[in-house]
Amino acid sequence: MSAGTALKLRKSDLLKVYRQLLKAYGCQHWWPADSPFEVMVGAILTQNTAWPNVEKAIANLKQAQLLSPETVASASHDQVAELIRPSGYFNIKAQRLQAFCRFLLARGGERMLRQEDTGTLRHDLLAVHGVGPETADDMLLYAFERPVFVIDAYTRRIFSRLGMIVGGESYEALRRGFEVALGPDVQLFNEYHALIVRHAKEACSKKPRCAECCLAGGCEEGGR
DNA sequence: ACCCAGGGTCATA
DNA sequence: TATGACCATGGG
Repeated sequence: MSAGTALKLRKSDLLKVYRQLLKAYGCQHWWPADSPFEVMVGAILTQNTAWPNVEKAIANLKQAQLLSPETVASASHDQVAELIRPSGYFNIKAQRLQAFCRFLLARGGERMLRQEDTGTLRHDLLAVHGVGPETADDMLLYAFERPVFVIDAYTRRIFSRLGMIVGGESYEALRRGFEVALGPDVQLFNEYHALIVRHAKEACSKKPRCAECCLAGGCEEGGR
C-alpha cells in the first residue's frame, strides 16, 4: 500500500548517479545467465548469498542436466539439495526451487506467464513460497523484461549514504519511488541495478568510506 | 576466528 | 508493525 508520505526522488538526481556509475564501470550486460529460466534459478539461489557460490550451484545443476523446470520438479529433494549445496541454505533453497518449478509447470510454463500483465505476474510470483519482493523483481526485470526497479541492500546503502533516502523505507516505497521518478524503462532499470551491484561489490568495500569514489556524494561503507 | 553475502519465512510481543 | 531466530556455504 502507499506509505503515508510517498518517497520523493528527483529524476535528475537519479540520472546523475546513473551516469557516474556508467562512466566508471561501463555497461554490465546483466543478468549473468544463459536463459530466462537460469535467471530465475539464480534469483532464488542468490538470496543472501555471494554470487560465486551460486555459480557453482548452477554449474552443478547444468552438469546433472537439471536446469529445466521439469527436471528440477521431478528430481528428489535430496538430489537438488546436494547439487546446490555450494549456494548455502541448501535444504531451504531446494524446497524453494522445487516449489517455484512446480508453479511454472502448473501455469503452463514461462511462455504462458509472459502473457500476463506485469502487476498480475508480480502478484503471482510473490505467492510462491520462498519468492519475496527482491527475488520476484529480479525475475520480472531480468527474465521477463518488465520495467520493475529492483531494490536490494546495496541500493539502500548507497542511496542513504548519498542522502537521497533514509534507508528504513519499506521495499514497496523505495521501488515505487524509483519507478515513479525515472518512468518505466526496462533498459535503464536493468543497467542501473547492475551498476549498483557492481559498485557495491568492488568499489570501496575495504574502506569505511572512499574519498575517490566515483559517486561525488561519497561511497557506501563496507559493514552492514 | 571472526564477518558477511545480490533474502525470506516464521514465531513472538 | 516490528524485531529476532533461523537457514549454511565459501571468501576475505
